[in-house]
Amino acid sequence: MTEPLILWFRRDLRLTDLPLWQAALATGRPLIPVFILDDQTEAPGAAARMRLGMALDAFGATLAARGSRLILRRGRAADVLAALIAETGAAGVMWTRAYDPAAKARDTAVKAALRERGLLAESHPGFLLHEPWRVETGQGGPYRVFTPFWRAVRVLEVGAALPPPARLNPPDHWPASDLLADWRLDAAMRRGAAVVAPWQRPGEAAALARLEEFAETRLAAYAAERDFPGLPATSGLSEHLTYGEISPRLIWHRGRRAMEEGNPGAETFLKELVWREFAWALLHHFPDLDRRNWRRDWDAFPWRPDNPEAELWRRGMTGEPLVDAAMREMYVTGRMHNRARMIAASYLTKHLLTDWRVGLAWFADCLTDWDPAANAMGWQWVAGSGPDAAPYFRIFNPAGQAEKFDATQAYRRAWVAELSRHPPATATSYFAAVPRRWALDPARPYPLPVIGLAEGRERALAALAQGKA
DNA sequence: TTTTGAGTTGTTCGA
DNA sequence: GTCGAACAACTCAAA
Repeated sequence: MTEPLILWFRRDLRLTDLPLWQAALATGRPLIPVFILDDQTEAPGAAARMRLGMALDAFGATLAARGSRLILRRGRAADVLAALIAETGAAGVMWTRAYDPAAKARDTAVKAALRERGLLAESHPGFLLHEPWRVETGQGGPYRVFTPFWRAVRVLEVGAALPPPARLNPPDHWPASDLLADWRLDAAMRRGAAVVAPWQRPGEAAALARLEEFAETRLAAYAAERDFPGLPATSGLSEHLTYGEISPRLIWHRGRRAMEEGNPGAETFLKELVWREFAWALLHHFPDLDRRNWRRDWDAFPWRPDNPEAELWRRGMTGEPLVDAAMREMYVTGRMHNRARMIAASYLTKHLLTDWRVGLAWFADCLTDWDPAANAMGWQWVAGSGPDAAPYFRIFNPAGQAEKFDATQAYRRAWVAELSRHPPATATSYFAAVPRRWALDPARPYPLPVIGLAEGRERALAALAQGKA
C-alpha cells in the first residue's frame, strides 16, 4: 500500500490553477488536505479571522463534493505535521509557498526538519505571478519604484493556467479533524458575523464567477470609473486573492485577453494586479516593511503615537464626511474602496500626524481582504516613508477629493447616516454594528471636524519640512 | 563610472 | 471653470 501525502494548505484554498495539485497527483499517492491554525506564526486581525473561517468552510465543501476532505488541526505547524505523519504514515508534505517573513521562517524550518527525517518536503508556487527573487533590476537587486517594476513584469512570460484536477486521490482512511465551528474564528470580532458576513462572498466558485462577471461587464469602464468610491466599478477580487481562492495567473490571462481585444480598462486593471506583486516583492526583500520606515531617514519624523483624534478616526467620527464614510464602510463590510483607503490614511498620517503603524494596525483588524504586504506598502506609501518618488507635500484634501470623486455624494450618503434625513440601510447598519461603549447615536448631530483642513495641512507641511531638515 | 530621464493616485495659486 | 506652474530635491534604473 502506498503511503499518503499531506497537502498543507494555507493561503491557496482552491482547485483551479494551483500547481500543488498537479505536483501532488503526479506522485500517485493518496492525498490528505490539511489546514493548520497556527496562532504562533499567523495572527490575523478579527475580521480576517472571521473571513478565513468562511474560506475554510467553502473550501472544505468544495473538497467534500469531490470525495475528499479538509482536515483541520490547531497548533504549532511543525508539531501538527509531525503528529499527522505519525498518525497516517505519510511519506511527506507539500505546500504552496508563502512570502511573509514569519511564514518563510516557519516553512524553512519545517522543510529542513522533514528532510532530515528522510521525508518528502516540497513547496510550489501559486500565490504570485512571479517569484520575488526572479524580478530584478539590470544591476541585480529588487525594484524600489513601481513603474520600472511594471515595465519589467509586463513582458515576462506567465505560464498557462492549470485546470482543476479531475480527481483528488482521497485516502482510504482519514485522520481526525477539528470541527471548524469549534475554532470560533468569528469570536474575536465582537460585532459578529451577522454584520460583516453578508458582505463576503467566500469560495473559489464565487471568485471565478466574480472575475468573469467583472471582465464582461465592468472592466471596460474600469480605468474611467475605478476612482469613484460610489460606483460599483472595481473587481472585488482582493478578498479572494488574500485566501488564494483565485489564482493571480488566471486573472492575468483574463486581463491580457481583454487587452488584446482592445478593452480600454484592461491595462489599468493589470497594473493593479502587478501592484500586489510589487508589494509582495517588497515585503520579501524588506521583511520589516510593516514595522519600520522603509526610508530610514523618516525615523526622525515626529509621528504622534496613538491619540484621541486617532480614536475618533477609527470610530468614523472625525467630522470629515469622506473619511468617516470610508472608516464606516470598512467597519461594516470588511473592505474599503481603494481611493477611500488613500484618503483615510492620508488624513490620519498628515492631518492628524499619527504614526502610520497606528492606522496599519486598525486596517489589519478590520479588513477581511487584509494582505500584509499590500497593507504595509500602502500605509508607507501614503505616509511618505515608503516606496514612491512622490513629493512629500502630497496631502489629500478630503473635501477636494469628495468634490472630485464623490460629487453626487453617493458614497458619503451610503455610509454617513447623519447626512440624510432618511439614511439608507448601509449607513444605519454602522450604528447597529459598533460597540455600545462607543456610545454612537445616528440621531445626534454629525460631529464637527476634529481639525480644520487648512490648519491640518499647514501643521503637516511644517512637520514634514522640519522632519526633513 | 557618470549621466540622464523619470517618478500611481495631490493641492493651491494665479492667470 | 480651466490650465499651468510651483511646491524641492532626491532616488531609482537604465543608458
